[in-house]
Amino acid sequence: MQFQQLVYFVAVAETRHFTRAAEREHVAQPSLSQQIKALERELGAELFSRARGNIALTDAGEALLPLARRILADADTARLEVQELLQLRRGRVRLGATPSVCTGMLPEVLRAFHTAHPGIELLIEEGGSLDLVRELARGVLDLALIVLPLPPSAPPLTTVELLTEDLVVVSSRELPPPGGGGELTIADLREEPMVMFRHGYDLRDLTVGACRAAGFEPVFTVEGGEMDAVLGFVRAGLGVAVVPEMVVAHAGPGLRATPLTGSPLRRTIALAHRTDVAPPRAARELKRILVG
Amino acid sequence: MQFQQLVYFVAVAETRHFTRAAEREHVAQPSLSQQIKALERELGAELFSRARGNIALTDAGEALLPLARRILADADTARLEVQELLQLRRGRVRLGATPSVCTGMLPEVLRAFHTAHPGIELLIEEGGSLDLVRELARGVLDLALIVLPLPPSAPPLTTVELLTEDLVVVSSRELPPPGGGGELTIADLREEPMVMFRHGYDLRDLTVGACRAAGFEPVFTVEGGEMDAVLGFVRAGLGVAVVPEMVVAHAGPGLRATPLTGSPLRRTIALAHRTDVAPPRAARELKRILVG
DNA sequence: CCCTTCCATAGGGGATGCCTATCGCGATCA
DNA sequence: TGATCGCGATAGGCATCCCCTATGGAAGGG
Repeated sequence: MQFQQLVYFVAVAETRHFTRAAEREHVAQPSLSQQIKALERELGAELFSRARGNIALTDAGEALLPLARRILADADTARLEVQELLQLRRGRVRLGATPSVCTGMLPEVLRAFHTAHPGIELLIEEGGSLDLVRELARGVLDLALIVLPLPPSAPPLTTVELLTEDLVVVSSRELPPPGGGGELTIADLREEPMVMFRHGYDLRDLTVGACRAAGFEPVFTVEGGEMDAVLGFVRAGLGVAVVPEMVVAHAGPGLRATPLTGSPLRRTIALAHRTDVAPPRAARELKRILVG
Repeated sequence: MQFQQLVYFVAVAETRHFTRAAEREHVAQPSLSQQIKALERELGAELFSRARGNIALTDAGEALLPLARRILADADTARLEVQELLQLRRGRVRLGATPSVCTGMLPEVLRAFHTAHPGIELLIEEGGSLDLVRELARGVLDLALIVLPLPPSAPPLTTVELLTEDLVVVSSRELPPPGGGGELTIADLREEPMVMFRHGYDLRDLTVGACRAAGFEPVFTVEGGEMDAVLGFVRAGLGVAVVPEMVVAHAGPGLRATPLTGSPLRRTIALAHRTDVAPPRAARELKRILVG
C-alpha cells in the first residue's frame, strides 16, 4: 500500500471517473489505472465496479474510503505539525535559571522571545546551578543558565559564557556599613554574621569557599532561604549576604551594596545544554537570542 | 512520505537503535538509515538526535510519532476490513423477492446462508417483480428473485432460472369447488368472481393476460391486496384467485387448490442482478447457494 | 592502543512508477 | 448499420527508487 495509491483511489472515488481523476492528480490516466490495479491486487479485492460510464465503489471500496481519507489527512497533519515546529509557530522551551538570573536579565529576554514567537511555550525552572545541571542531564530541561565552572560531576555540556557578575556584600541601610565604611575584603566578613542561602545555591558554595580560603568559617544567623527571603532578612538587619551586584538593583530600597576589594568575588553565568543531543528548534532560537 | 519510511521511523523510535530496528524490520541497516534520512529530508527536520548510544526523538520526531502510529494502524485496519469482507465475515446482502418466494423457498435458504455466514447482514425487500427489477437498476438491491420473462423496460440484468411453478386456482373450502368439481381451465374462470392482487404483482398481469387470451375480462370482487390479504379474502369466500402452488401449502387450512388443465399457467422464478456491476462478495455467495 | 560497536556513505542491480502509444469495447449518432 | 467518440486497459521504454554488500569513521571499552 502506497500513499500515492490512496491518493489516486480517493480521486477516483470522488470523481467516479478514471480520466478526470488522472487530470486532477496531474498524472497520465494509465499510471493511475495501474496504481489502482496494484492496490486492488494487494488488497485482493476490486475497489471499483467499472461499469461503462458509471464507476462505482464496491463494498471493499466503501470500506477503504474513509480509512484512506483519514490516512491522507493524518499525513498532511504530520507535515503541517513539523513545519509549524520548524517555523517556531509552535513548540516549547524548558529553560532553567538561577534565581538571580530570573530576576535580573531573564524577564526582558523572555519578553523579546515571546513577542517574536508567541506560539512557543516557555517553561522556566528556577533553581540552584547544581540542580539545573542535573536536570539538563536528565533531559528535563532543554537549556539552562548556570554558573561556571561546572562541577566535576557534570555530564558533557556545551556552555557559552554570557556575563560575569561581581558579587557584593549587601547589608541593611539601618545599620552601620560592614567593615566600618572603608574598603571591604573577604577577611572582614569574619566579624559579620551572615544570612545564608539554602543548600543547592552556588552562591552558598562560592561564599563559604571564599571564607574558608581566607581562613575562617562563616557564621550564619539565618540560613536556608531563597533569594528573596535572604534579601528580606538582610533588610531586617539579621546579617549581611554575598549576592550578585545585579540583584541589589532590583531588590528595592533599604539595602546597601558594598563591593569587595582585594580578591574580588565574581561568578560567570553561562548558557548550557547537553552536547550529545541537539536542543529543539525553539530552544536553539532562544539560545540565539541569549547569546547574540 | 512512504509507509515503509513510517514503519522504519516507528521501529527506530521504539528500539532507540538503528541496527536493532533494522533487524526487527528484516532489512539491512543502511537501507533503514537511508529511508529515515529521506523522510527527514522531505519533512525538512531531523527526527532523531543521533547521540552515540542514545538515539532520541527530536521535537519533530515526537510530533510525528503518534501520527505515524495512527497511520500505520489505519492501514492495517483497512487491510483487515477488506479481508473480512472477502472472507464473508462481514458484509450485507440486499435481496429482493416476491411475496410468494418470501414465504416459500426463501426462509430455508436464508437460514442456511446465515448459519454459514453469521456476520453477513441480510436485508430482504418484499415486492412485486416489476418493482424489484426497478430497484435492482437503481442499485438499491444487490440481488432479486424475480419472475421471468423480464419486462421490455428492464435494464441489462443477468438472470438464472431457479424453478418453474405451476399456478393453481385457490378457493374456499366452504364453497363448492370452481368448475363444479371437474377439471378446470382458464375459460372456466369466466364464471368465477376473483380476488385480485394490487398493481405491481406479476401474478396480476399473468392472470389478467391469460383471461384475455381466453377471450374474456376477469371480474374482481376485491382487488389491491398483498398475498396474505388475497388468501384471506379467498378463505372468506369473496372469490377465487390464481396463485403459485407453493403458496397454498404454506397458507394454512380453509383453502382448496385446483390445478389448471388445458394450457396450464406457470411462472418461472429467476435470480437476477445487474450485468454491468459485479455484485458484492456476499451477494455472490448467496447466489451460489441459491443456484447451486 | 587496539578492538568493538554503531551509524553513515558508496556503488551496483533489480523493481517500480510514470510516460506515450495503442487497443478494446460500449454508446451515440447519422 | 456503420462511423465516431469516450473511456479504461494494455504494452513497452525510461528514469527513479529501494535494497543490497562493502566500507568509512567516530566513540567508548579493555
